[in-house]
Amino acid sequence: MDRKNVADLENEGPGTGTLGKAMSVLEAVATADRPQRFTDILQTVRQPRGTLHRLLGHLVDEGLLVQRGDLSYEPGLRLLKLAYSSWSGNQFRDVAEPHLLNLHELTGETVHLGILRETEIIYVDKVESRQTVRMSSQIGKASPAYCTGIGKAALSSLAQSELQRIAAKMHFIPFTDRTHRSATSLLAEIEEIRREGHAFDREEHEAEICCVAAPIVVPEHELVAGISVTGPSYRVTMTQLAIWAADVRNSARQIEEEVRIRLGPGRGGG
Amino acid sequence: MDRKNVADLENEGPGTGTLGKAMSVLEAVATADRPQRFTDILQTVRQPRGTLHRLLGHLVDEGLLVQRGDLSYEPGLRLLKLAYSSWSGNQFRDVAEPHLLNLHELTGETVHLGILRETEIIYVDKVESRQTVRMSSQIGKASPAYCTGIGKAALSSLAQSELQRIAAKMHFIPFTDRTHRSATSLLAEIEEIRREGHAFDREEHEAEICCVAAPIVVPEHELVAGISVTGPSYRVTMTQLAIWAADVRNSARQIEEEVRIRLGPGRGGG
DNA sequence: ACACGGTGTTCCACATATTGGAACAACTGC
DNA sequence: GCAGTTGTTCCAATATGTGGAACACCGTGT
Repeated sequence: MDRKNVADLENEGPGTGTLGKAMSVLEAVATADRPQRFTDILQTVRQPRGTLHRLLGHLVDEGLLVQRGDLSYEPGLRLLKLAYSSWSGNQFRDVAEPHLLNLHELTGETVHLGILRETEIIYVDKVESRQTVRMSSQIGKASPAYCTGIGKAALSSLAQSELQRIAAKMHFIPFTDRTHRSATSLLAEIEEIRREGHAFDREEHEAEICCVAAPIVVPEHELVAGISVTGPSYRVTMTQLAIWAADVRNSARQIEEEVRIRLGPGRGGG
Repeated sequence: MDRKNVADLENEGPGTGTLGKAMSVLEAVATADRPQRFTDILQTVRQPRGTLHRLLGHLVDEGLLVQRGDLSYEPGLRLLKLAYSSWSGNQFRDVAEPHLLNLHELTGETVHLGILRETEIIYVDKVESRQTVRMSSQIGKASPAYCTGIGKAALSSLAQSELQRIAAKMHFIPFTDRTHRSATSLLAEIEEIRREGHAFDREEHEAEICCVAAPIVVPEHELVAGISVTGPSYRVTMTQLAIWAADVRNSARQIEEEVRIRLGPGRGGG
């Protein structure tokens, strides 16, 4: 068990030998919102010039980066293709999907599926509200756990020690005036969420947006996730959310069960 | 110019030193439709046991793979997160987006944006048909160029020599009875597409599904892409598609122009 | 109990890919 | 032309990865 804990180095770690350096370069380019030139990357990733240069060459060879005419680097398409493969082959997502659709049919609002990864929630699937314009596949998007319904729901299902370890690592950013500002207030709400079995997001991450979420736990897969119904507060009242809460919990429980059956304890098969 | 051509090794190449091996392992796991055990991977990727074992360790350390309780490996969430970063920061997609929405408003059908990468089209954005049920973000999905509207449109904008080079690499799989079965028949149609300025998919990739597409070319970025309007043939007739063709060409031209303006020849900025 | 075929894991002498400082080139503005 | 960028190349030192072989483990069948 000398495997480094990924999340410990989450934000720019030295990395695992050659591969680690390559990944941190890749991340630097992918995270940037504009094509990066050699010098830009040099400043982000602290590596000797020669080293970085060769590394970039390799990344281009692999199709992970593309070098444009003006010598700047952009993420290549291989990354997208690779992510699609892993996404579409994800069994958990596959099992959960019909339940998301169900919930969407029932509520008419947007339904999210997200997985907890240390302090953040990563969205892995989404069914849009009927009224939505933008397709905005925010699949792969990461949001803080402390201010999202799925995040808080997922956190509530952790053992207290684990919860505290993770809470200690959070940086509380006040997105709105209802966002939790400290671990103390978050932990207090978690207590309540544990009793109720579901969590609300009362415009804590984004103004005018609220949701109700329930945790999904599959110990056999060390998986802590959540499912939620989200809507604009002018249309979706807290009363309405409270009514939907039971349905959300229900879907979550069904997903848990089906995951256990289909990816059962024995062989993992689909 | 001793940079290897990515596509030449597209299907399982030895790869660029260490990084190449790591990527081929990652791809093996991501492509598989079920969790892969050590031995499974060993057979896919031809590497010595010791080497592979260490490599898997590194990939897990980096969060690119996750090892489950039964020792099998799955793609990790970092890949998805990374892909989202690169996708949402993609300037070409960003510029094209409103035009996709326009086209969707106009037609009511599904609109796709795809980029040509050697013999295949990789979808980078999508606006769904109003009637669609499934969210199915097929972003990142790769389809053969020879049997898709976007693919053929994109191919038609290549120089003849380049077109022939790529056509020679294709493997013609007869998805339906209307699918091109040889480079000869494909190239013949390409001639026609060049004259018209748009391409049709007449149920060539999937039965009951057809589309009309136009090429998008941005030489400054070495980018060959396409945009399309797709629908089920019972609802979207060829006559209808022919009418929409002008709109699709129009959108394509607007995107080309806007890309040139916004990502202009000088500095690449957003 | 024992041998067996199959897993995944560890070890270590060897080879090589990576390292990173420094020199080089190309372009830019003064 | 000179100073200040930028990106690129070179190469001896060495850290890193290599891969064959031995190891430990776990069920199975005899």
